[in-house]
Amino acid sequence: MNPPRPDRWTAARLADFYRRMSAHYGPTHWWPGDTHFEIAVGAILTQNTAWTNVEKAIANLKAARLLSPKAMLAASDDALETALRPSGYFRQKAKRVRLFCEHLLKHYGGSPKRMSARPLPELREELLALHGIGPETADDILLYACGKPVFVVDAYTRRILSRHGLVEPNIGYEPLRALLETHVAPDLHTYREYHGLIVWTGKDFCHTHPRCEGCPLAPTLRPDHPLL
DNA sequence: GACCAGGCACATC
DNA sequence: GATGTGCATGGT
Repeated sequence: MNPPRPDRWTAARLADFYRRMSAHYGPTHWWPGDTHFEIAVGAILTQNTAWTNVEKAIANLKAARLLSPKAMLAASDDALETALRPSGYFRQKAKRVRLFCEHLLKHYGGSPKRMSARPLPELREELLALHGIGPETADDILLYACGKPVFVVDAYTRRILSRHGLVEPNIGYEPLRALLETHVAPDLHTYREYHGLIVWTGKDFCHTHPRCEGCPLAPTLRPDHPLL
């Protein structure tokens, strides 16, 4: 897919969004997690699920001492599913998390750090080839667990940028990622914070039924914008 | 009680 | 290629 031609208006717009959200929230330190493995597991568990529910599941995993690749593979279906229950889709997610563990153990001795030594494009393809890991989950893992500068796109990203007129609401994942990576200079810290800020802004203000009062990005909408 | 949440795979046309 | 559906819990 051809990257879009860079334009200064889009770059300036995206830089302004970042400044505004950053001024409103300060550092998000997103993504939370004690280990790279925990972050990767969280990325799978948060698929179409509120983060508060993921936190409960991760706490369960820790309490049951299941938060390692070997422990997850050794656990019974019932033990793993019971721990994951609060995060929803728990049968699917138990399978997906296990598949990821198998891959990690087989190819990297269970070490996300060793996995991270692979070059970005190959590693991304490798993750996408795993059943249950789509583009957003792969990019969460790459950015936050592996330290690769990929811009994570999620529902909030698409919603915010389309409501602000930068893209069409139905833009695909890869075109949107290409747009962002073309107009925001690749930097690990910036990409991590930018996504964290989008998540926080999205949770607070950017629902399916929009509520823009108090949103740090509201002032960037034109005064006659339908959301205002 | 309805609606929603940071997806993904699969079936069907 | 586009569109629809199942998966499941917990908060508002």
